Amino acid sequence: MKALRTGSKELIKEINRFKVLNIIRHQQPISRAEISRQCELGVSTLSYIMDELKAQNLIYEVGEASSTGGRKAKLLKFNENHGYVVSIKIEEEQILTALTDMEGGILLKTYVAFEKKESAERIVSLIEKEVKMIFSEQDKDISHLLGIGVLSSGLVNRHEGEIIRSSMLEWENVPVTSMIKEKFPRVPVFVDNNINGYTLAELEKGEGQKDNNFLVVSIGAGLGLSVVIDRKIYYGAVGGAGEFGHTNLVMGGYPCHCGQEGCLEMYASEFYFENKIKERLKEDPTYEGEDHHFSAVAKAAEADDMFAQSLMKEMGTHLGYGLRNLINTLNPEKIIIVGEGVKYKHLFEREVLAIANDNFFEKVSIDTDIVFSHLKDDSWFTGGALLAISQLFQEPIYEQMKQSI
Amino acid sequence: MKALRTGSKELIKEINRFKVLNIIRHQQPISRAEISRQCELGVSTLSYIMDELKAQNLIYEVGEASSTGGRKAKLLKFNENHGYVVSIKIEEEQILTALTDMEGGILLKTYVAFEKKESAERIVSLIEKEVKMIFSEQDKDISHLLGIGVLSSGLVNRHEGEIIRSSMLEWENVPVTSMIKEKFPRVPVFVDNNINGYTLAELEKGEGQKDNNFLVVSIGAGLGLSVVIDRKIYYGAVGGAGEFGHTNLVMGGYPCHCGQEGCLEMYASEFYFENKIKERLKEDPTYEGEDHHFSAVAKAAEADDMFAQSLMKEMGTHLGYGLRNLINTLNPEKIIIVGEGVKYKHLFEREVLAIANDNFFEKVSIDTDIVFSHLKDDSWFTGGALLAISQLFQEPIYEQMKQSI
DNA sequence: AACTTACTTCTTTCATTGAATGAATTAAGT
DNA sequence: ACTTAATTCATTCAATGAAAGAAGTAAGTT
Repeated sequence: MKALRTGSKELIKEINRFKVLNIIRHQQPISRAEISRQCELGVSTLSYIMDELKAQNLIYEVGEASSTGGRKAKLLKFNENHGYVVSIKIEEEQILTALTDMEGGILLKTYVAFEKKESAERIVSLIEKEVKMIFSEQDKDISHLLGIGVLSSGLVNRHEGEIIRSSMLEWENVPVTSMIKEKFPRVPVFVDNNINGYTLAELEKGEGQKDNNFLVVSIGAGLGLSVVIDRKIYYGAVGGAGEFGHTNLVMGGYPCHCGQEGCLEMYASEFYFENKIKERLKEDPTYEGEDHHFSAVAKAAEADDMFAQSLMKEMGTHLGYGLRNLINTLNPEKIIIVGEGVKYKHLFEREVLAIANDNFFEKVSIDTDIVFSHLKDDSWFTGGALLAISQLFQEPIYEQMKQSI
Repeated sequence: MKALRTGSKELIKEINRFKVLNIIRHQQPISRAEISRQCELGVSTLSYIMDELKAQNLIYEVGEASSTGGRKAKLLKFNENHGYVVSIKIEEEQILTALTDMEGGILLKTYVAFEKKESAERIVSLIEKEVKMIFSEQDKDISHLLGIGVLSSGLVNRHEGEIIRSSMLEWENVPVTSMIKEKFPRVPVFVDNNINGYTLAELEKGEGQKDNNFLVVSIGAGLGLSVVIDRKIYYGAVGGAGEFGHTNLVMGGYPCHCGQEGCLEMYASEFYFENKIKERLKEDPTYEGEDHHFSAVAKAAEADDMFAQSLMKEMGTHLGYGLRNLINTLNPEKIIIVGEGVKYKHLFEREVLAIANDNFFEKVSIDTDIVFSHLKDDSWFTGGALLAISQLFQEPIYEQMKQSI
């Protein structure tokens, strides 16, 4: 367990620098006086802190606020161009890369394709090339690269920076962080799985801006879960948030690719369509089968295909049970639904809510918000960048690797 | 959300005092030099800190360690008699009270009976009388009472100090903390539900001493869950850890007292015995029925009653599914099973483990320990006391009510 | 309209505080 | 002679708060 750091002058200095910086980052533009009201620091102290932050190019002054009865306040802004962050998403056959500023604003997007099931070494060297190319082509100084955030599917141990297992990539126990760090020795590298990355985007720019305890559930080809506690993402024993998709929904139900039976993922994702279509093909000689992908089933449902409509609705009901169990187990304030399925929410939203809202806490008048994400597809990049950014600006109160900005 | 405190000289002082005190509490007896090695504090600083802690009667010196090649070290101990804590457990028809020292060591136990469904006011006044009586009878100074920990069943908001709902007591939204505080104005009061209290005992004295992330599941009349993350108990939106017993096991299964259907609690606790016995009474005219309590069913099973044996085993299987879902969702390092059912574990242990160990993480070679508690019944008292003690000695890094010791 | 006076708000300056620190010292052993 | 433990003391440095300075508003006076 990470122990608290011992108190010292450096500690209070760092705490206060980061605290002020985070207030500026989240409430810019803002004056010294306003900051002083929010945190218990005298304006005098703030003047010194500002001088330092300005000298480090982390903030700058922009004009003045209109007077509120006295001298006008000078406004401070976070310098989002203080450095760059690279956000990387490893998919099945391509690497998506984005260059962002220090606020997660996307400056540039690229991708490289690769053959399925490439080795980790090869992928890392592709990443290296890609990142170096971006900096040279854009004529930017790579020494201003302050962090790299990597998102991947599968089971990821973010503390160790390892991909424990990704069936998509067929990787096991790959120390991605250290492999990338070898190529960029001075740059802090962070790895996490997709859904946790997306969750960071929800935290900073989406539905989670005002909530401290919530869950993010992704629906699409599979089922993902991210747990946010006190505005921090929860990691279990090995770092994975958990494998909610592989909780049991039906005792002795459809066999799952994970080796268990009756997993929720078999009933509340694309797999359900696949399972049911197979089943019907066996039973119904007149049935010709159809594409089991979300988009195809949704299209059929929209075209009044009764079978597709029932698939969607049943999937929604199952998801509802999954969400209800999450609510009853963890009592979150809110659940945010994200992923490909969100596009087709009109086909199953009612069913999800009917079951999920009928939970234990609702019976004692405690409502749990269930909402669908409003973020755009770009948010994967934002999330990857925030993976690095949020760590870089974290108040360093725990003993650990110190990372200088 | 609780914000981090702003750095100041007082903060570093408090952090270090508590850090040192907690090292002594957990590793006593210990020398200054050894503490210096463990936390990043110079021995000189420690000398000053020790003087202060000694002056406050929080620690004392006891003899010397044997030499390790030089001057012998003076050993320091935590003064567990520095004050008293009262631990209270509210049950259906009685209040159990214990007086403990500052280590949670039980000095005295008492109980008062009351009529079922008493009002909260009446119970609180009973508590007041009881506590004052203990101090006067034992001839102890009540000003040395440093904390009160209260455990109750039901949904408890520990942050607000409220019992949101207890069906056992038929209470709703009772602000227990403030009600007790009125009677003992200077004493910090903490409320939580039973299982979280027990979990504290496991953390400090039981199976959780070396684990940072684990779950505690209680089985008995009902089903309880407590989630420990980074050695802290997790609280959801309203403060309750969650209502794991009311997650769905069987779609459209037995109706539950909570209003839902097919809740795990109906299948993996005494309720299952009750349900099955009722069912058999209807179906089987020769069957005479039996007591559905854990002890009775266990006794019958031990006397080779096949039906009772199957009840136990099936209950175990269901519990296994519940645990498997918890493992897959939260990926804990360990699950500790506590409660009345532990006494009869030989009747269902195999079934629980067979299902629970067949989880997602086990398939990628990540084992989850499943153990049965070894603590004694007394541990409720220890837990209640630790509720207060652990808060009193927490490093005060978050903005909040300051509580002086 | 120009000027004065009183008041507010924001920022900077500077001497003071106090907790940690590290070097030196003392103490007590092998 | 060498180790290890504990204490003492001058030093350091981040925060602090009082005071001064800067720059505005509001209202009355000339």
